Amino acid sequence: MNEAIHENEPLLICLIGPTASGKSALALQLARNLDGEVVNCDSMQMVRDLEIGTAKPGPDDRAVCPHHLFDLVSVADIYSAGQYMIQARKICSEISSRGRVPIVTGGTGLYLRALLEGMFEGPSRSEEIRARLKVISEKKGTNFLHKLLTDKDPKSAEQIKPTDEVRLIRALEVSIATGKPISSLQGREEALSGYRIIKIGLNPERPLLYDRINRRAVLMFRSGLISETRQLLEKGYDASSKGFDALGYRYAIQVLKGSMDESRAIELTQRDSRRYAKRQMTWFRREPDVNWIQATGETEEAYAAALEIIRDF
RNA sequence: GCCGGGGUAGCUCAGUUGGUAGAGCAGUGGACUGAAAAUCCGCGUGUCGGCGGUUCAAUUCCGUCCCCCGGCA
Repeated sequence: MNEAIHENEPLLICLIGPTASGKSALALQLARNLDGEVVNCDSMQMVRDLEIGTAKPGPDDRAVCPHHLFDLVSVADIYSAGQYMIQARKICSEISSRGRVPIVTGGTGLYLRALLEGMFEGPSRSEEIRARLKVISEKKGTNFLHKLLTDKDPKSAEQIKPTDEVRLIRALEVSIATGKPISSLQGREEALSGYRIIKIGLNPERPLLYDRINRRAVLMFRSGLISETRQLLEKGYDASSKGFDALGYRYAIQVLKGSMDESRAIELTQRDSRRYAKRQMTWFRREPDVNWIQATGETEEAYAAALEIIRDF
């Protein structure tokens, strides 16, 4: 690769880390200092009307610099990594062409991969096919789906556990829609190019992170998560809507129905968030070329470390 | 003080008619290609409250002491 050309490429910063590690705070600091604009990479902060439970940046934060890819879909919508790839690439390119720096911030590892590494050429989800597969799964079990897949695509059947319904359905869906095994389509993804990509990861000590998660959950309930949820239900959103998968909302719904008390809801939200943070780290540990900072994002220490990483790049 | 119930994994508890023990939860490691805050898979040695006794063998039986929870005084 030619060094001179490389130097001319625009900067793209990715800020990753588990939930409650302080990504948004650090993103703002960097945006201020670098003429940056925040690009959301969090599947749940893309959902409109989900504010408290998703720890979404508020009006004050958004006044600091432009924020993109927030509030794109409704609670009832189903979004996808493929759509994210297209929208995020477009936004990043627009930001760069304005001479500013995209700061991709968020905890959804799959979306980041979609943006950076691309997706395979394949069909997007088909509700009809999936409905059919769902019926089969309910009638005959996921083991049967796995048998079907072994037939059509032995290679991916080997990689997908017979209990993993989500992935079995996707693989079968692709094979039904295209007549080709999903494994034959994968491996030719088009990675994002034309940027100098800097990945910065926040990884505070686990006990500290868990403490922050626990406190934040209490705060979310105190500051109105339940009434936010009630308003959404009153607007007519079904309790089974996809958006309510955001941590905390399912328990808030139970509190509203009277089938759970608030302290239990807080406890379970804390637990789920801790487990989520752990899963996020499992994913991000495999992410190549991440510059890790062992601190939370709003600290002076993290900010200084991030600036140094960017300067030394 | 007396009468019950109990002390076993970080927590809640099961169990061994005597052969040194296992569930759930918590925790932890991992997988992940258009639902991803989703979905899925691994991982269980701990003076079985202390000390004595009986026994080839005690967490289990006996004695004693300590602690917790009820009830009665």
